[in-house]
Order: sequence, then structure tokens, then C-alpha cells
Amino acid sequence: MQYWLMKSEPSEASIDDALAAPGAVLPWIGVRNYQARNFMRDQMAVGDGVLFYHSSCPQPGIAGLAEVASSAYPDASQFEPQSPYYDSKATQEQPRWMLVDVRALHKTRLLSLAELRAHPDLSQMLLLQRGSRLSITPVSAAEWRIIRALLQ
DNA sequence: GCCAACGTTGGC
DNA sequence: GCCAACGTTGGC
Repeated sequence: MQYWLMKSEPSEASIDDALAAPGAVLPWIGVRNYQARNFMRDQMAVGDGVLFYHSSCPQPGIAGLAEVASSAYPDASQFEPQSPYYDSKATQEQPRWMLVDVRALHKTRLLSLAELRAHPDLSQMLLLQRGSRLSITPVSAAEWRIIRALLQ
């Protein structure tokens, strides 16, 4: 059992959008970073805990809880020429981009980036490291516990 | 809109 | 393999 933080721009897919989806499940399309892809492909398992983070928005922060709901499979958007996520170098035989399904569990209060930064025991979170832009980062069990408590 | 930081591309 | 140029991320 591992824990993750996954960023989504709420203008693209918010926690409300995820909860409104069939089964509250979203295929996590559009990841085009190898490190983030590798986390999904190689390390995620069904049932892993996910912090649903809103990025590139007026109030960045953790907005909900979710879980990994599938193992990795090819991201279909890489094959769609009209998609912003199209990748001309990807083929059905050799897909380049993988994703997992994410099931939203419930909204939380907005645990802001500023509050995360202010917490001394969270200073090692990958999210908070200087220059960190990864859209998917592992969260330690200790960080997960602290954040769950902050969300109570 | 600005800009720091990072990742990718492609010429050499 | 190097590295400059470029594109993207994402907070502010």
C-alpha cells in the first residue's frame, strides 16, 4: 500500500468533476512526463491512497481523497490526432503513455499549499521541494498520516 | 503576465 | 555525449 499526490487543474478535472463521473472514476489522461508515467506504470497498485490536488488555480491545495482504481494501461489520447495530448511517435503496438483510473472518494476542506508549506513535519514532501513540478509524487506513510489528521 | 525551474529536442 | 534553445509547469 502506497500513497500518492496527484495534481489536476480544476478547470480540466476537479474533485467535483471526478465525483460526478460514472463510479466516481476518472482515467488520469494527459500525463506526458516519464517520471510520472513510470510511477503509474511501475509502482501504483489498486487501492493505493491518493491526495487529489488542485493546481494552476486561485486556491492550489489538496481538495479531496481518492484511490487508485486500476493498474496501468495505454492512454488512448496519445493516439488521437485532434487531442491536445496526441503523440505522433506513439503507436498502438508501442504506446508511450500509460495511465491508471482514479476513484474519487470524497471532497475535503481545501488544505492549501501555504498550509502544507507551513507545517514543519511536511517540509520533505516532494510537492514542496524547490522547483518540483512533477504532477504525480509519492507521499510517505508519515506524511499521509499527518495530512489525514489535518483534514479531519 | 511574469518568471524560476525543469524537461525535451536536436545540431554538432 | 554536450549543450543551447525552446517549451512547459505552476505559483504568485
